[in-house]
Amino acid sequence: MTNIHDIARLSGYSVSTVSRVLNHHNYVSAETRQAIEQVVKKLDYAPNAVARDLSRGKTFNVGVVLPHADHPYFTQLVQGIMRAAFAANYHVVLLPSKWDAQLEQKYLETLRQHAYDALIFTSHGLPLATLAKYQRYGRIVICENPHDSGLPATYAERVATYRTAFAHLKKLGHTHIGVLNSRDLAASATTQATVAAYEDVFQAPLPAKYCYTGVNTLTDGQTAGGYFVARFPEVTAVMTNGDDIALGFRRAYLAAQRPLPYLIGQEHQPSGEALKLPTIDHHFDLVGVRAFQLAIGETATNVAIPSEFLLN
Amino acid sequence: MTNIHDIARLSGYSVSTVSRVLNHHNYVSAETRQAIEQVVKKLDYAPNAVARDLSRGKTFNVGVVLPHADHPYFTQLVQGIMRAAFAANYHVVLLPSKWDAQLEQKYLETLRQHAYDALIFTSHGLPLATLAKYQRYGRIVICENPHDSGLPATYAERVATYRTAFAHLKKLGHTHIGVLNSRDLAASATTQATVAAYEDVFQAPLPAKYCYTGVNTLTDGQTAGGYFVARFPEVTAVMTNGDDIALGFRRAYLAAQRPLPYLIGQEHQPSGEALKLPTIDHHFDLVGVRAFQLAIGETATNVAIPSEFLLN
DNA sequence: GTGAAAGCGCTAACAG
DNA sequence: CTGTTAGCGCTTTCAC
Repeated sequence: MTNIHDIARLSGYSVSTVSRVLNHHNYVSAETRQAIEQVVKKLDYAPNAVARDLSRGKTFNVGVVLPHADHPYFTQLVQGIMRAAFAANYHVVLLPSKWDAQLEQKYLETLRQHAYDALIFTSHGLPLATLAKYQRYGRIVICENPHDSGLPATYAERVATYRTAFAHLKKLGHTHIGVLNSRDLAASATTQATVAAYEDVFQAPLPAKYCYTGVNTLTDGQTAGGYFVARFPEVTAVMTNGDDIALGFRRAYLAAQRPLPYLIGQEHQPSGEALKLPTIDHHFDLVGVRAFQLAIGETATNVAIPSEFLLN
Repeated sequence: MTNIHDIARLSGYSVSTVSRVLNHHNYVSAETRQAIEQVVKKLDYAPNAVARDLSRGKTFNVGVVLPHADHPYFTQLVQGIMRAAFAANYHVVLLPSKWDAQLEQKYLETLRQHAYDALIFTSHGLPLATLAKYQRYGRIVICENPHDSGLPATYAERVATYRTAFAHLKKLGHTHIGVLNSRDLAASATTQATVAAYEDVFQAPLPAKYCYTGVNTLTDGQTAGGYFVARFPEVTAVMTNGDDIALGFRRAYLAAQRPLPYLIGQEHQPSGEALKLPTIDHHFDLVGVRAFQLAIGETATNVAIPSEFLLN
């Protein structure tokens, strides 16, 4: 492995001068530069990125913690993060978590070890308070309402849009409504937002049995559909947590040859359009862009991105 | 910033002993270990990951070059890569390229600078010969047939399945068939595979006007649909390069109130199921897994993953 | 303009 | 079982 000292020795100049021409720093005489560049080329030399990072005390890496990569929430978010990171010459490292607290803790530790300049949690299993503690080791951004955690955050402004959606259902005369979510009420801010919006609109608690969680994929949606079709014929509308998921949900009703409930999707996916489902577009790519900006920026301002309810 | 020397000094032991404790290496007496761990805890010390990488001459990072993140080919591939990388304790760094040769060159240079242990090209703008040259700086894996480039590769075995699909169209009596692809015939191995399969089955060249390229998104599909609906009423079937894209294509015909051609999708997406479209599942996640294994493995064996034609 | 030297923080061969 | 020491390869301050 050839290094900067070799270049220095062979060119007859010092390492610092070599470093300067490598980094286009300060003034270096034209001939010195040429001589050095010649040796660089001859030895096929390339500076070592890790050594550089070490010396500079900065990696230009941001870690993105994500539960799984196959949900549109995450792909859209990652997309936005990548776009912004690219523009700022940062690199994006994907950190799969499955909401596993131990894993998340491990990622926090790697931040502490300066493997990344910042960490973005697209979602999290660990309590916010725990994340907050690690802020002293590097910037940590979350993608949900930070409440009083003090963490920098961007997130889709969900409640208002959920209200619009539920109001739509109410206007259509639906009174028994199912709700599908990814995680338990206790664990998930999104689930909480959905339920809160429901209760705002209907001025009544959402029956627990209508609040079905653990749904992440199309297949999960189908399972959920099986649950509802077998148990709750009175449910005439369902707020699903994804167009693809709504598609799965629908499958179960088709299989059972029962009339379809009125379905609302989310994420504005092609499958939703195909079925002409009303949906919610949360503009997660934008959330991603802002999340990244918070990750490297100085400002700690929180940003809520408005989402929209769409009748396909 | 507290470092390993501080720990050594304060604990009264040497850096190497501290290092051993930190890495659970060799034998260290229980009391020594305890004493050191105490100091570590007291100073809230964490070893620096970059320094460690430098010292070890290895980063455990693999870079994944991808044209864009919003196509199922790439999301599925990345998914597989992540799964395998996670299992092997590697990190995945996403490198957006848009098939830009200069950018790709830059990524090759970063490999040369030892920023990554390996690079996976999910697709590429640069000629394979150029990629091949950089192999001396680290492992480079491609996700298409390597032909005589000598590059390690995994890829979906497309031609056979495309043949099956075209044979299906032939059996249905279609004679004028459109084909949608992402990139030019000259640039893309996938496009070449599609055309080759067509010609195998129909024993005739695919008319150039029926070979439409530049299609990556649903919206592109719609544009393509507009092109075909306005120009080629004789086309009764179209081989699209994605279920979502087929959906976009379909839009144009619906808007024009013209009878829909028979559409074949790809990637086995929910939208395809919603429309009951025949589709091709290339099992890209598996391709991703194997690509990663090639990236860190010793074997240079190429692996073709069979794909399947599905009648939804 | 250029160079010497002190870091950056850790690992591992070697010696005891 | 523990310590010494020589790297890993680059950046940057401070002199001249």
